[in-house]
Amino acid sequence: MRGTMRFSRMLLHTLKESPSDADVISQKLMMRSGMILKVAAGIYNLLPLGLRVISKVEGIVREEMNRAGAQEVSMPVVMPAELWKESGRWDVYGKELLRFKDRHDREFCLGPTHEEVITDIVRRTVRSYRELPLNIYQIQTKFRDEIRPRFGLMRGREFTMKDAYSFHATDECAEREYRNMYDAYCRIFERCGLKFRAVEAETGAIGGRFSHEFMVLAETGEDAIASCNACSYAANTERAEIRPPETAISNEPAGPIEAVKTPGKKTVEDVSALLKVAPSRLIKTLIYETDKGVIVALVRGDYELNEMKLCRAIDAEWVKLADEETVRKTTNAPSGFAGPVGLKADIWADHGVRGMVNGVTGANAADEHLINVCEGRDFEAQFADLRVVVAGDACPRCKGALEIFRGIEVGHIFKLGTKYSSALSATFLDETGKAQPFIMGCYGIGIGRTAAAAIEQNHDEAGIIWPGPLAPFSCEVVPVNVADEGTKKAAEALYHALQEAGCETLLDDRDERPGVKFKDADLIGIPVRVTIGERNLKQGLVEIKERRAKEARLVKVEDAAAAVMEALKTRLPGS
RNA sequence: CGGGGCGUAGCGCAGUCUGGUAGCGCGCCUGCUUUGGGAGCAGGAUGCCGGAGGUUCGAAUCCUCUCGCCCCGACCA
Repeated sequence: MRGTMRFSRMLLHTLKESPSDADVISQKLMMRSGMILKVAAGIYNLLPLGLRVISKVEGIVREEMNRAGAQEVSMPVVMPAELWKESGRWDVYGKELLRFKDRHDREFCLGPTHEEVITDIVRRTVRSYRELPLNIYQIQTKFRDEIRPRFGLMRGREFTMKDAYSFHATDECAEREYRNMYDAYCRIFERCGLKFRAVEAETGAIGGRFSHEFMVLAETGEDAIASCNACSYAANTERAEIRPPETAISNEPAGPIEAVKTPGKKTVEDVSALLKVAPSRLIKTLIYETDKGVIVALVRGDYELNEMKLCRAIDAEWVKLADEETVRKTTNAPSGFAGPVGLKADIWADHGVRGMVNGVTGANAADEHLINVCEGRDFEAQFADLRVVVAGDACPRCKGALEIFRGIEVGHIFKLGTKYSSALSATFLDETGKAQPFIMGCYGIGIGRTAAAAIEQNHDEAGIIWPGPLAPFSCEVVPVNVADEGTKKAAEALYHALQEAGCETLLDDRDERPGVKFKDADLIGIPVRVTIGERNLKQGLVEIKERRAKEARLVKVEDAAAAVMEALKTRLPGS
């Protein structure tokens, strides 16, 4: 990468207004600052300024991966269907996997991830436990035909990802590498200047048993995370556990169970309003179809069921809300009037339902509900943590309470086990000469998403405020008026001095009015700006302003380069 | 895939209801003036009005079909 650049020569066009299709701040600012240019839905050109930032992120990732002992390779974007059929994912991956045929009518796909290919590499090269462990990574383009791409680089269809895969002879070794990657990821995101949390997460389509997501905290994040206010527990809300409440002994006298007419009132709000009962007194009854048969799930009216928790609780492969027909068959009533009383089915209930007295449920008859329903007396259920976490819920690990934050998932680490090595018959010979499948781990980082997340976390009304290590340039030199010979000379001299000092510098040598240059400088967000104007120059001074700071300061022209380097070193390390 | 919306100059938009010379702001080009927070004046260029059919003397405008894009939902490392 060339260290310095003249604005007048750079392919860099800023916009005063945001393109109408941008809807999060990072996307708006990336488009306005001329970093990216859209080609199609979820597909972008990276223009010079944008590429410089992406290269910075890649550089940090590469350094830390290498330091952690991983080796870089490059795998193809296009891959044959055979590998995916071998792993079984050709049939399960769905439409996100973009498939096509070549001229010989052979099936191919664009790689959305590379477990198959890397496993193929290793099974064809590694023979012995002596060659393990191994951690192989690449920084490469992925394609996932997302249903709805959005938010610019945050959720594109084509995107750059660092994906690493490790191979081990033993579980302990895989565990160590997981830890090693966890630490490397922390270093990477720290170096990027991001505020983040590592949280426990679901494993999704990649498979495997447990995983951590690295979340950059930001209001616009697509994920919600629960984080304990007292201990270090943090988890994606898809997974976050809730400490079961102490069973409250209600001293409310239990009333006689009774049916009431509730014509057409199917939702919690409707029933609650009609009967003048708080939603928390209602028992929501959900009928699920699962690979273990029909399951009835109960959750308090003011809570939401978490399907993944239900899945885990009943040890099912999948669960799916039952259709109208199944509901009728199970409850003898149209949907909206289901209740646990008298139901002949496998009933699971969230802890919040335990000990409920005088609750309200459907009567398993059209247009009817039951009041004064008591858990234990009128129905029985197996209890589990089944609901979606909400702010204030009890931490599963300590006495603290959970807070909910929004976050952007920038990294994800998985323990894969032998899922892919077994499927692809990738084995090594152990000490006893016996063939064993590799134990694998998998570790991803969204490169473009990390850059976008940095903007979400670092901007103001005027534009981007790059963390030093990600900034496309470290310093911008702004001559106020290039028509003035003295100004121009001083700017050129400083530009060359900074170049000599190894500082990546952008010289705004355009014949534009100062206001235009200042607005662009703020928008682009380079950490340090040196303004050179006739007025100050007469006193032998130039102005240094840090993008993040409100105030500028004056230094002697001859000290300017040194002052810039000093600012970068002391206050903006890594720039 | 379901619901909603939008395609008019590089960008942001008006014009469409009620058919009749294609507009505005920003940007771009030329010249002069100006030079510390998106300058002023004067001149100028730029449109398959997303595409294809149709109705009509005449279509950006009405009808049909199509493609693309955006939002909400379902889905998803």
